[in-house]
Amino acid sequence: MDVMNVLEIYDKLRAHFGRQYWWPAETPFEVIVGAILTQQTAWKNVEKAIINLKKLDLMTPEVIAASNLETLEKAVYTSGFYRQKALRLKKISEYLVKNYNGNLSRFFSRDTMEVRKELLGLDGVGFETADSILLYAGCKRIFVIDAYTKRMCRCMKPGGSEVHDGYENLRHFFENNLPEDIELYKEYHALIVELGKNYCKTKPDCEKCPLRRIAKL
DNA sequence: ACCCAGGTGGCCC
DNA sequence: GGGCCACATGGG
Repeated sequence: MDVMNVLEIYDKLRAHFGRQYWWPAETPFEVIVGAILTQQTAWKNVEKAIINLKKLDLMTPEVIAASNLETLEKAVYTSGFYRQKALRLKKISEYLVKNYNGNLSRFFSRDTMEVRKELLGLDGVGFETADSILLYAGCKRIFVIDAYTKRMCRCMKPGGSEVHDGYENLRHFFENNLPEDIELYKEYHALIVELGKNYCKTKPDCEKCPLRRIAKL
């Protein structure tokens, strides 16, 4: 099989799955909330939690920072890990209020890597969550790597067989081999997740991985 | 009765 | 730097 590059894989996925319209959120802060809640959790369960939060008017840093922890826990209950997640949302909200007056535009309007470092310092924010927030809430040109992306790369070996491992290596690989197009970054990550949801329940055995079939369409 | 889901942090070596 | 484990609900 010919070596496929990352852009070719994108085109195949885009043609197969169509447009994904990520991230479904009304505000940048809602992206942050969703990014925490969706960790190791199906989005369907997160949606319920987000509806609860909105019903309680708990969708700004100010109100979450000032809210009662038990109320928050009940609201996000369906998203799993609800105690951790409630606490983390509260701590992140307090941080944003304290340092940026709850103003997300102010938070994002600095050097991207500076913002990234700051995000990574927050409890409950690792690489993937930080980068999702940068891309989808801050509109920064950062490629998000998740478990599906790693699996896809093991399978398809984009760019040849120099296998890419480790989060930062993989991120740089994608960023160095794609057009500098933020909308494409958003769509690509969404498509990879869609691919994983629909076709990659199997173990990552490369030879018979369904990913290959999609890619050849 | 399992397995997985749009991960992270703490601990161990 | 990698390999485990807890965190927890909901759907297949």
